[in-house]
Amino acid sequence: MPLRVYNTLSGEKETFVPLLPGKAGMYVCGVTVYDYCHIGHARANVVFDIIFRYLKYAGYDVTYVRNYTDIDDKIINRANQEGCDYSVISERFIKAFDEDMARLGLAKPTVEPKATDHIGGIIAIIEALVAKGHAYASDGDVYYAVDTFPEYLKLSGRNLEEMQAGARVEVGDKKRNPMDFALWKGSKPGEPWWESPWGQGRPGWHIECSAMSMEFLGKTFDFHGGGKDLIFPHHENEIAQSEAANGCRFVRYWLHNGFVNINSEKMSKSLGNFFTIREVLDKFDPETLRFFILSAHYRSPIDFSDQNLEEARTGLERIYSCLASIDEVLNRIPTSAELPAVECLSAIGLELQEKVAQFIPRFVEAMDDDFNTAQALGGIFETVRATNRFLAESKEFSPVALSLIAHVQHLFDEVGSVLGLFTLNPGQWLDGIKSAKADQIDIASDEIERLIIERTEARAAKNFKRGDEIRDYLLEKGIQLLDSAQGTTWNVK
RNA sequence: GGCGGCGUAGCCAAGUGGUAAGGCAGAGGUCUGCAAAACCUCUAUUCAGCGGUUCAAAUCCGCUCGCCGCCUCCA
Repeated sequence: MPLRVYNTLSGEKETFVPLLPGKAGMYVCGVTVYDYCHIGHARANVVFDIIFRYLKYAGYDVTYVRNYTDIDDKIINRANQEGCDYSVISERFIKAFDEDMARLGLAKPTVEPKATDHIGGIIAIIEALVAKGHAYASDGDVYYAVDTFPEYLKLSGRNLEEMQAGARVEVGDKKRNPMDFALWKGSKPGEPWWESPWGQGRPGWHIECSAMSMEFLGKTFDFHGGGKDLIFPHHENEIAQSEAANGCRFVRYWLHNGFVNINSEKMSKSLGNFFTIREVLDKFDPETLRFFILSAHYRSPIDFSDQNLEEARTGLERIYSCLASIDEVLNRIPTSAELPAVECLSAIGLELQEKVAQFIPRFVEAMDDDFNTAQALGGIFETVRATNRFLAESKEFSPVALSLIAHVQHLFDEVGSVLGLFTLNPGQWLDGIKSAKADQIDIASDEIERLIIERTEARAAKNFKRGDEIRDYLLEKGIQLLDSAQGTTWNVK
């Protein structure tokens, strides 16, 4: 089965045929660095991180470019507010972005260019557009003349006349057509500037992505991604710039992720209903957030709430608990031990073996279908259940059984490396969750341990009344006891 | 107003022509001194509603209702 991706340009799923066999070029619009990132940014970046990883997993030699837009009105505004140079702001939030992405466990893109390092390339494209009559200088600014590009709005499927009729577009005196957009803006006093054929100024929004993608991926490349809200005007304008300047197709497959909603409404700066990645990571661990994001298809909207995050965590705990059980068995039984010579599996063992055999094909099938991570997770859970079942019924483990569960462990590592999940030691991850929850409990862990010992002694003396008193007391405090043959452990409910 | 998307069990969520994955929550059972965890069983004759195409539709078409997004900075 070949990889199929939904292309915003055609509105259909298309089979991915790389421009160059065995290679894939991918450009994703990064952030304008003027503030901390919110969960919407987390989703976009996690989604494309997984697409990047999956393309590599599928055998492509991937060049992944994710830019920083480090010059922009919003950055300048913030610098003015704080009375500092614009670069103080951009550097601060580039650092913050890098920290956030590292905490989320994102793989580093191949290149992470900054707009301000590509002013030369930006000016070259604008000059080409002016020379070809697609752009015009006007009082220190340079604008793109949208009516010179007949295919304008082909990505968003809009109609130029109707949009102009909408009249919500600001008409600047400097523009010939209200829909024209700035390629270059003359600088006002006190603003950062670069020399250009049109005087001192700075690039408009949109042009930096045309310049940086061309620099690292060429005039035509495979994938271009971003949030749905970038379709218009940002990506539409990139197409107009790049295709008019280069005279060839810009992007072959356009990918757009859906929004993160709060109560079914888009999370956004202007609505003020956003949570920063940092705030969320104070309450939930990074893999829980990732798991939550992957539990829905990347193009669907996803509703963010504490309850949904908690549910995601419960689901992830189920998987990690299974992996911890596997570890426990594999660590308990040394390979040198004398093992039962049973060389055939029970019915449940055969069922697990079947799940194991189908595991990767099913994972690949789901991911090949427009990166359907939700479906992929379904297959993972089915394997978890089969594994739990097998572990529950097995009193002793034959070499065949041990190799089967070791195989499960290996498979989870394999898909985990694509999804960015299960990357931690299961026991450690579960301990981390436990201690994070324990912080919200008003009882110290050494007190819990003391009571467990007292209860164990009481139970050994058949004093179940005292034992149950302790258990109920702890339960009231939110502590759940788990008795097993190896002793009693505890969990925060 | 224009364009686009969505509506699947109590909740989250796959499924885009062949007879409803998975997770959470809930009920019963096995296990247990009793519990918890784990495991087993059950929980949508039906996919917003109404028509149509088809041997066959949650999936295609039309209409209606509801929700959301873009059209202005936005992941």
